[in-house]
Amino acid sequence: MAIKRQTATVKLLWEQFEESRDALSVVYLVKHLKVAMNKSTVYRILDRMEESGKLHSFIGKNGLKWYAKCQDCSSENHIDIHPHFQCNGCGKVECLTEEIKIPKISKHQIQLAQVLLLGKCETCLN
Amino acid sequence: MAIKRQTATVKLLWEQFEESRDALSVVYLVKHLKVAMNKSTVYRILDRMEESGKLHSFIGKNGLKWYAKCQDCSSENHIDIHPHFQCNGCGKVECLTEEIKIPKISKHQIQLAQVLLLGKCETCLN
DNA sequence: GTTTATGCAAATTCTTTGCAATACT
DNA sequence: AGTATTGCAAAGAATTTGCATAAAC
Repeated sequence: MAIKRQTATVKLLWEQFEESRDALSVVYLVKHLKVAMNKSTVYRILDRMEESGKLHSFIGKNGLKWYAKCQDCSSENHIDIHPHFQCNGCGKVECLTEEIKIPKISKHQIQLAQVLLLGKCETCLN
Repeated sequence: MAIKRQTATVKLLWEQFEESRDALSVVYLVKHLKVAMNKSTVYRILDRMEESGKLHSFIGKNGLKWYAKCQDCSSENHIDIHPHFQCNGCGKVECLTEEIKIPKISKHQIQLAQVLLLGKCETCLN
């Protein structure tokens, strides 16, 4: 179900995504939010924001789910072909803007492509 | 730790990967093997095969971990830039041979790229 | 005979669900 | 008032770990 009511928790969570270009996980959010928030609630709100087309999600390196603000996506047409970067050192996840070309795969009908680049971020390189 | 002893379980598991081009998950293996096998054992053997450079792993659509036989990888230099395909219908995962071009990302040092294509396989299309 | 590998049970981690209480509009 | 949303506790699912036993070399 999509977002229908602007509750305090919905507003607070949305601010987190507006404030950073990084992707955020439920685990990160419940740990770092100033206001204590129930984890089930966070799971449900992020799901609804995704359904509403305000966030997109993807799976990071240890199977953890990450959400990020959609920059250039409309709710009908998600452009999820931009790559995501995750640092092998600190685990931080970032949306990149570079375009990825997906080759035509003969036998299958492709609906979505997820590209995850793993490496070291600037901070962890030093 | 890498594989050191050729036990019966190690041989049986390796056969599974030799017999199919598809990627396999622990969940799938413990459910479908003819011989009952402890799941912790399977987790540990697949980990060791990966360390030995015989398998590579990646995360599928629901955060589930998949393993597949390395075709053109050497143990020092994994070519994991080939895409993986997962069917949104039946969940089946396949290694594709098409090459993917990864764009240069200015600020980060990229060590590995994972490309997951989601769609419908031939069977599930009909 | 040493060392690696296995099986079992329990613990961890992430995510989902049921249901009664609460807050929007 | 009526319905969406929340909190809590419990359930699920995948993966990891500790430890005693068994199997490989």
